[in-house]
Order: sequence, then C-alpha cells, then structure tokens
Amino acid sequence: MEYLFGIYIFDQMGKKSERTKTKILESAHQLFLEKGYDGLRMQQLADRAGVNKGLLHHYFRNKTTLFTQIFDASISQLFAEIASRFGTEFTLKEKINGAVDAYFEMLLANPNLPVFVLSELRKKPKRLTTLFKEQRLHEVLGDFVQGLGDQKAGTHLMVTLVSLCVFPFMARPIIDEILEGHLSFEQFVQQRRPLIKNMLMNLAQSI
Amino acid sequence: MEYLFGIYIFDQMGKKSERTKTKILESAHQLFLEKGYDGLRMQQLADRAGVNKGLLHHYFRNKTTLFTQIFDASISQLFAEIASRFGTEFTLKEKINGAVDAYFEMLLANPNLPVFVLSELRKKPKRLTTLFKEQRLHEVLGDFVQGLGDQKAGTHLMVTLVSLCVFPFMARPIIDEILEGHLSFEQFVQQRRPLIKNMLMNLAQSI
DNA sequence: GTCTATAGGTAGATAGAC
DNA sequence: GTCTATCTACCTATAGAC
Repeated sequence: MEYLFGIYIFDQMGKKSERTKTKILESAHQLFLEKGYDGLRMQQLADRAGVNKGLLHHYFRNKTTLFTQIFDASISQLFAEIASRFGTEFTLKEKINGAVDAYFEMLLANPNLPVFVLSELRKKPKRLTTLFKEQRLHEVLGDFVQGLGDQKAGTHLMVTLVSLCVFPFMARPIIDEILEGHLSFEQFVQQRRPLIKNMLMNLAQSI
Repeated sequence: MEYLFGIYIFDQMGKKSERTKTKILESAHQLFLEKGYDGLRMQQLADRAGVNKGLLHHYFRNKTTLFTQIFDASISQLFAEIASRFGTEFTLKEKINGAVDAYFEMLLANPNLPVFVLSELRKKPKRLTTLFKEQRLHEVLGDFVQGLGDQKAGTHLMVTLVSLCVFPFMARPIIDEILEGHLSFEQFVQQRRPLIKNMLMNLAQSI
C-alpha cells in the first residue's frame, strides 16, 4: 500500500516503532473507510492493530490527527488516477482509455474509497479547498481538462468519465441486489468497461 | 414533504401530538441526512425540533427506531423516481427523458440524499434485502428494465442513467472547487441535462 | 403531553508503571 | 516502546414530577 501524493508511505523494514506505526495506519485506513470518522471507536482500532489504546495517542496525539492523514491520502488517491495516464504524448482516445482503466483498477482494489471520501467531505468541506491549494490539484485537473478539449467540453467529459466509472462501485449494495446472482458484480462492471469507453468517445466527438 | 412509498406522511393539521411527531421527523430527516447515524446527537435533534430529549424517546423509543424510518423512506424515494414517469404508454425516449427530469428535480430538492443512503447502506447492507422484499422493488425495477430493452441492455441503461444523474450531486464539493466560481453548480448540472439525455439515447440505440 | 433529573454505560484522552 | 489504570466528558435511555 503506497500513495502517489500520499502523506504516509509505509516502510515495513524500519525499526519496531515504525512497524507499529505502520500497522496502526493500515488498520486505521481499513476501518475509517468502512465505518467513517464517527463510526470508528479507538478501542476497535487498537484491537485491529494488535496494540493498546494508549499507543494510538502516543503516536498520533488524537483521533482527528489520525483521521486527517487517512482522509488526505484518500482524496489524493482519487485525483492521482486522473493524472496517471496523462501526458501530451497520448492521443485523446489513449487518455480516455487510460483513465478509465486506471479508475477501474483503483476501484477494484479500494471499493470503499469513494463513499468514504464523499461522505466525509460533506461534513468537512473546507478541508478540500486547503488540499487543492497544498497539492496544486487545480493544476493537475486543469492540465487534464485542457487535454480533453476546451474548458467546457473538457470539464463535462471529465465529470462524465468519473461518474460512469465510480458510481457503480458506490452503489454496489443496490446493484448486487438487482443482479440477484444472475451475474457477479465483477462481471457486470467488466461488461461496462467497453460501454463506458464508447460513450466517452462519442461524447468527445459531439461536443 | 411526502413520500410515495414513504413510511411517514406528514399531517400538519392533526392534533398537537401529531404536530410534535411531525416536527421531530422533519428535523430528524434534515439532520440524519447531514450528519449520518453516528454523527447525530439526540440533544441536537431535540434542539432543532424545539422539544426536550425525553420526548424523542417517548415517541420513538430509541435512536435506531427513528433512524430506520428516515432511512427506509429515503431509499424508497430513490427508487420512486425510476417508477415516476414509467408506463407502457410512453416511448423509450419519453421514458428516458422523464426519468432524467424526475431525478434532477428530486436531487435539486434533496442534494444530500444519495450520499446519505449509500454511506449508511454500506454499514447496514441487510436492510436493503428486506426493503426490496417488503416494497416489491424487484418488480418495480424489473418493469423499468424491461421497458428499456432486454435484461442486459436495460440494466446497463438504467445504471448509466442513475450514474450520470446522481454522481455529480454526490461529488458537489469537488465540482464546486473545480468550477471556482466561473459557473454555479446549478448552471453546470443544467448544462449537463441535455448531454445526459443524448448519451442515453445513443446508448439505447447501440446496445 | 412535556419537562427535569439522573442513571448507566462508554467515549477519547492522560499518567505513570514496567 | 508498550501496557494498565483511570479521569473526565458525554451519550442514550429511563423514571418520575408537573
């Protein structure tokens, strides 16, 4: 587990204190994404990490500090996918296909990430503005949008791309219920992948 | 405020106890959607409703009972939009346009509803299966999917429709940040409405 | 029907032993 | 560096007065 713009980078080979910190961060990552800030108890986190409650405060002062690290890294990860296959050497089609594939890969590995980020974001909207400035996300997104066409067309294309890739993973409990075992969720989203790429190419040509 | 399949229907004209119950339910609806189950304190709810904490328990026994009413009604509302403009007398184009318009209207009035439902659903996935059975949602969705084509095409068309309508509202904090005041969020989603209808018609013709 | 007071339990955080 | 014990604050829920 490692983040491109991440706040924390794990080092499994360090001394014991580093390994303990890593174990706590990994557990916090899992549990905050599952339960959200308000839903996670420090005792649960200590149990999962296999340490005592007191240690959590020794390393991370308080719950908020720990949460902020996980939250910031998670937002960065969402935007990293957009930048991942971007560059002037790619054609429009390659950029679209590359971004869709990158999102699918990330979402298959981190299915809870979008719901976590968007629900916590609603409670702490100011954090986003800070992160945009700190990590120069306006530049990253601006470059991406420019690469997709003019300002208006590029923005709509990007929002369409992210909507189509991300939403089915957020609505997974509902989609599972609808599929009722006729098809696995994984099969369903793999069917969608070429459909999504086609829709995006059509949209790119029409605006 | 009234729900099609809703558990609670407000009656502002009834006796005092009914008006108090209504006030509590309205406040609970607002606050649970903002803060989620874990984030809302019973004291906050009492303050907003203008009553005492004890009264909440008098009318609704405990926090879970109250939450379940709001949660169930919110899920029903999400599915109600799909059924709203459905009927064999409509053409495919009318069904698509009608469903998109119904979703836009509902989302403009209830912007927090999707994030609330999907984040709470992740924590209580079993509730969905129960609701699907109780409210015969399989039949509602089955009819809708049939009206859009065969099983596979209909399902993908429906998921695309909901993805494109709902996701931008969930990601509103991010989109606000991207638009940076060049355009209001409302203007942006209104620009998208015809784009979405076009994409859905293209998709319907191609699968 | 509504409020006050409080019980009973649990949360986050700290101090200090080992 | 890690654990145990404990503090203080707060939360849900109840009992009982008005």
